[in-house]
Amino acid sequence: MTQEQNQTEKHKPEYILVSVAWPYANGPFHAGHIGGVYLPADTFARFQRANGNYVLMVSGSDCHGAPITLRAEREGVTPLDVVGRYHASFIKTFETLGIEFDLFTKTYTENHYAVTQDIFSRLLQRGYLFKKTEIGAYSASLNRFLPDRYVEGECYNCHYAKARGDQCDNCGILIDAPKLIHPYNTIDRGEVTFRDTEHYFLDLAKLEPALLKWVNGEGHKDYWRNNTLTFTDNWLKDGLHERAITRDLDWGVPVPVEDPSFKDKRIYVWFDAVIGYLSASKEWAQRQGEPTAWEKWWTLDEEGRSPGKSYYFLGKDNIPFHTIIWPAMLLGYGDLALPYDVPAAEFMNLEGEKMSTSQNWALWLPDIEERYQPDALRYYLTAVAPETRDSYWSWADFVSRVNNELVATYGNLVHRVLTFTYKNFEGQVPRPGELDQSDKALLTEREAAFARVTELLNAAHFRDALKEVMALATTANRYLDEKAPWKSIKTNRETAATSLYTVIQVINTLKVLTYPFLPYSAEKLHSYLGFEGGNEQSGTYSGKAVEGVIAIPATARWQIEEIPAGQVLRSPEALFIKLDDKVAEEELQRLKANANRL
RNA sequence: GGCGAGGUAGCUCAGUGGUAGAGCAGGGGACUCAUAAGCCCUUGGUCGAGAGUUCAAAUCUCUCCCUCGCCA
Repeated sequence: MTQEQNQTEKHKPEYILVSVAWPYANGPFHAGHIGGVYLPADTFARFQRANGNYVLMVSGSDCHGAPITLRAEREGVTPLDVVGRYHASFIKTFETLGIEFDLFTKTYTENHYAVTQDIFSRLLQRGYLFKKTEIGAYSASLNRFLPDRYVEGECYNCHYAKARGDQCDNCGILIDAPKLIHPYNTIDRGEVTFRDTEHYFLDLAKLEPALLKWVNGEGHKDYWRNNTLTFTDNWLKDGLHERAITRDLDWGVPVPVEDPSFKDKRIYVWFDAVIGYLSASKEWAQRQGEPTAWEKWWTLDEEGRSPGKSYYFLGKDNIPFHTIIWPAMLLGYGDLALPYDVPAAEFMNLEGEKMSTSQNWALWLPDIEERYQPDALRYYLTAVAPETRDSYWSWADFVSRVNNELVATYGNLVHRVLTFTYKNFEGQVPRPGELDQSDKALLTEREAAFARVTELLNAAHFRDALKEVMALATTANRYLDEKAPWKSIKTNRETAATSLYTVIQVINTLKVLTYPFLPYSAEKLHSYLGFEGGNEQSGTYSGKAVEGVIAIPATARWQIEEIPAGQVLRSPEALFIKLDDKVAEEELQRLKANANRL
C-alpha cells in the first residue's frame, strides 16, 4: 500500500538553505512584503522541515544606507534607534504570524562587518574590484555627499525650477545632475556642489564569462519562474557594467583598505546586504556552538558541487541582485554555493490601486496583525499571493474567502465531523466495518492529493498547492453528504462508524497538508484528534534549533499516517472564527481615513 | 523613447491551435451532522480593437488602444 511506502521510504535528507531578502529597517512591513516574500519562505521552510530535510532559514534587518541616516536626523535620533525600532517591529510581525527563522539578525553586527570585509578583501585581492573617480553631489551645509535623488535645481533645458537630480518632471528630459542650475539638496535646501570622489567598483564584466556559464549551463530555465528569467535575461542582454560598491557616507561597513581617503567612506548598502545570507549562516553556526556548521549548506565539495539547495525569496525589484550580482560575488570569492532557485514575487496592490508609502496607501502589518487570526491572514495572503503576476488585497475579498473557504469548506468539515463523532461515538475514533467502494475512493483521492501538494510545494507553487488542499476538503464534504452518517447511524451504526472513520483519516492528512500554510490551526486539530506533543504554542521566530536543525514538529510529519480506531479525541471546537460582513467596510473606511491623498 | 508584463463571465483568475473554464457573487432544489455551514442543479462571456496565417485562433503574425513595471 502506498501509505506504508510513504512511511518506509526514507529519503536521504537534503540541506535546504532558505534565504529571505533583508527588509530595509526604515519602515514596517506591509501586506506585499509578507504575502510575497516572508510567508512563502516560511511555508516552504515548514514543508521542507516536515519532509525531513535540514533547513536553515536566515534573514535580518538591513541597517545601513542614506535613507536611514536621513530619517534618523529628521527625527533627531541615531540611525541605531531607527534600526532598533523597525527590527523590533519585524520580529513582532514574525511572531504574530508564526514566521519562523533559524536566525533573524541584523547587518549591524561584528560578525556581519567581518564577513563583509572578508569578501571585499578577497575580491580585491583576486582583481575583481577596481578604483575609479566619479562626480558626487556635495552639500556644504550638511557636510556630506548625497545621492542624486536628494538633489534638485533649475532645469538647464526648460528652466523649470524644481527639476530632480535624475529627471525633469516638467520637460521630461533625463538630468545630468552636475549641469543643474543652482542645485540644492532637498533636506535643508542648502547649496550643492559637485566634487570628484573616488570609489571601488565591482568588475562585473570580468566575472561575466563565469556568470553566463552558470546561468545558461545548468538548466535553470526548467524551473525558475518566468519573472526571474525575464529580468535576468534582460540584464544580461544589456551587458554587464561595473557597479560602485562604496559610498561617501559614515553609516555602514568600513572599507577594509589602508588608504586614508577611504576612512570617511563605507561599503555601499546593497553590497553588504546580500552578504547577509552568508554572514547570518555563520552567526547561526556560532550560536549553535558549532562554528563550522554553516558549511553544510554553503561549501562546495571537491568537484565543485553544491552541498544542497539554496532558495532566495524576494520581490521582483530585487531579482538582478540575486541572479547576477550576488552570484558574481560568490563566483569571484569562490568555493561557495550559488542560488538554486530564486522564487521572486510580483507586487501586491491594495483595493485595486498600487500601494504608495508617501500617500500612506498601504496595509501595514502592525495595524492589522492583532485583529485577525494568524491563520486567516496566512490563508488569504497565500491565496492572493503575487506569485505569477501582480495581485491585490481587497478587504471584501478577504472576508469572503476566509468565510467561504477557510471557515465554511475546511473549518466546518473538521467541526461537523469531530462534533458528530464526539457526541455519538464516546469521543473516540469509531471502529470501522469493511470499507466499500466510495470509502476506498476517498482514501485513494487523499493519496493523490497528497502527492500533488508535495510536488507543488517542492516547486514553490504555494497558491496552487493551497488550492489542492482545499479541493481535498471539498471532496471530503461531498463524500460526507453522500454517506450522510447522521442518517445511517439510525439504521446501521457500523456504516456510520465506517464513514466517520474514513473521513477522519482524511482530516488527519489535511492536518499535515495545511501545516505549512496554517500552523496554528494544524496544531489545534492535532490536539482535537487526540495527539500529544504539538509545538506551536508560541510561534517564536528563533531558538527552536535542536542539534543544528529546527525540531521537526510532531504536528506534521510529511506523510500519510493512520489514526487508529479507538483513539480518544479531545472535545473539539471551531478552528476558525467567522468574520462579520461589516469587517470589510470598516477596514476599508479605516484605510481611507488614514490615507493622505490629494 | 526602448524593453517587459498584463487586458478572458458582475468580481478574482486558469487556460499557448481543435466545439470557451474554475471559485465567489446571482437564481433554483433536496438535506439537516455542522460556525444559516455543506451538497446538487443553474443564469451569465462578440476571450481589449482591427487585420492576417490556418480546415480550425483566447492561443501564431502584424497594427492599434489601455494598465502596470524596468531602463536610458
